[in-house]
Amino acid sequence: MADKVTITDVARAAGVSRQTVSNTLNSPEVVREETRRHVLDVIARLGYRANQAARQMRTGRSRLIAIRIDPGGDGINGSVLDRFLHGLTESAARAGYRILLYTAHDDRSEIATFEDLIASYEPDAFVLTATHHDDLRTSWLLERRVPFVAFGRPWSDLRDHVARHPWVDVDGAAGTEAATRRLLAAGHRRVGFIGWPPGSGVGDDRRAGWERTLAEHGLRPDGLHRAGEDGVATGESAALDLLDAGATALVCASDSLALGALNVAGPGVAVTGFDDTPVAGAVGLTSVHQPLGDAAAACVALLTRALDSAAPPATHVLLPPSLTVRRSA
Amino acid sequence: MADKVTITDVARAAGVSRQTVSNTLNSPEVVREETRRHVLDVIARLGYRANQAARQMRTGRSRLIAIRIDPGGDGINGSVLDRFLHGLTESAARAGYRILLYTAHDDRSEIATFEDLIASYEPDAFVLTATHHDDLRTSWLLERRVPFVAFGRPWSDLRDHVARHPWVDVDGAAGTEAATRRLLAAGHRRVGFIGWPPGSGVGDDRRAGWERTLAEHGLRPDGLHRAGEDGVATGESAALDLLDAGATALVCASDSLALGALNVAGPGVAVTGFDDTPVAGAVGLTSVHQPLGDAAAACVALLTRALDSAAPPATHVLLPPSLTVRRSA
DNA sequence: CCCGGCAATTTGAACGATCAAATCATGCCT
DNA sequence: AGGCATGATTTGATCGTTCAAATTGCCGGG
Repeated sequence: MADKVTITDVARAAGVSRQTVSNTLNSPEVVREETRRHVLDVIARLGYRANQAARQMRTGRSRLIAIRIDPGGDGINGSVLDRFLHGLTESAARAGYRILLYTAHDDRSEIATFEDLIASYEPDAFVLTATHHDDLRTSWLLERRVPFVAFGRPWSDLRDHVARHPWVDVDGAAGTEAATRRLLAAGHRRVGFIGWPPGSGVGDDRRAGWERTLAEHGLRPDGLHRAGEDGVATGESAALDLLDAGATALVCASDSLALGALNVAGPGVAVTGFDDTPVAGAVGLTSVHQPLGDAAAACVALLTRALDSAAPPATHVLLPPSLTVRRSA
Repeated sequence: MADKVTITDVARAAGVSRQTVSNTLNSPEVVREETRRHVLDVIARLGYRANQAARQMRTGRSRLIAIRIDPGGDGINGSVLDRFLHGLTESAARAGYRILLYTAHDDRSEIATFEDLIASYEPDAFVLTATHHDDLRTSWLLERRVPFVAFGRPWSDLRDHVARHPWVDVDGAAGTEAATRRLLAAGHRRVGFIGWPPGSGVGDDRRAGWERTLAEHGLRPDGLHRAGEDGVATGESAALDLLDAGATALVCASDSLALGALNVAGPGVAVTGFDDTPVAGAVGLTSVHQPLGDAAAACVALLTRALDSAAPPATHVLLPPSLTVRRSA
């Protein structure tokens, strides 16, 4: 490792004081134009970079954003977080932040990790994923005034929380609406929906998009809806069931379910999935695509805004998904 | 955020000096048993945790391990890195380290990121993924004596590099060997292989396992091998080709290829994939499973050993994969 | 000619931890 | 009883940066 270049080295080489070098970088407006240029020259020549630990000690800012990484996931949907994480790392880097990972099994252990991280690494903010009903994490963070943004709407206490903390989400209902609309436009009249048991915010939202679109077209959803645990098996059985009930097209809450449906559906049956995972591309499944890169960028934007201004206005961003059309529908 | 507890707070509360508190944590053997217990008590009571930035300034150790995160990936295999990353985060945490992410487009920009990170965050080590022929990164890191471990063997200059830096890898040849063996045991005699164009270390390795297993059984590989870019399309065309050539079973270098093969193969044809991605589980594809959690743990083990001892002995770990058997073979 | 005011720059202190060296306490040996 | 090794604890210095206050240089006005 090359010897590190400190701010004192730069100061000496440029014939100015430490503070002037610091000012050139952090408050350029107070430094005389000529000096500023000279110092920047020397900085470039020596390849100086401010040491983060030292800066952090003085300013209290680590320029670190922490996020939990989940195990590969139940399956097909695993890669969603992966893509989000990549986008987050890129957007954060552009804003001068780095991403720190941690794991946790449940809310409780995640909160323990919060305490640990905050005391030792002092991340400037957290990004929460997989928010759910009665999320202990959000209230814990809010109480302690730790900056954070949730990727996923707060599903409980909507009235209270909607304005309490920043969040970014993809409009699932709009996604299933687009899918349903497309099927109706293709002439289908009995469009079924395969989802998850009621109670999960995300699942209910996706179902709502399908249901309201049917309603808009004067169609009734009765008997065209099945639910079960996420997975190919559920998709298969639910699809068989719905086809029996006369469905000619199926909107699914996930690619896993859609893949199952695809397995048992004849060639005439249209199937759409959700998440546009790699599998969808592989098997030619039309699927709702989430703009994960944009979502990540929005998260970083909200965080930097909150970190820069003293009074962080809780804001939210709801992004529209798009429909990636393939052979299946 | 609760007021932070510093080592001085603990010292005051315990009626000892800063250094004694520091010693209780870092060199317990020099502290009298009674004092040690008392101090630990106070530490627990106040919830003290050493501030990482301050420690880093003095010791030069950040307890950070940096790794690149790739974009979701070309497709189905994307989740491999995801699972590895999760394992890495867990193993690292157990060893007292955290994972820092970064992105890069190519070797050159990754090296630029090395410089940036080393100067600012000072990660203690790097984990390299997707090592390839003539990898610029390894030589750069070796020259500067930056500790790192590669997940993936160094494919170029094997003689030189094999002992030059630590690496962890999964024995791809052993994986295809197991798959091939199983097919032969089931009575197949014409077992084909679908892989990638020669030149990629990983691909050549996987093919070698298939080829040597045929040889062991006195069978010739001639005409039973096809190659192309990774993807479902390649899998389909190559499979059609090989079935024409009389193959009754197919070993594939990836799940993407295998999925393609599965699309065109009749029910009697056995197909095996590689990586055991979620898709494999979803479509019932027998696939070679990489022990990614173990690989991650091995990486952390090698790194901590290198970081703890002054003379880092370059070591390597080659892990055996397992075969996850499903309907397809 | 001196002084106030302002812009530009420098100096000293501090963040919280650990290292290295100094101090204090204790018991043992001669 | 005094010296000395050994163990336990404390003190001072330091890592690299930024904040806050002090200093310097310069100009114009009274």
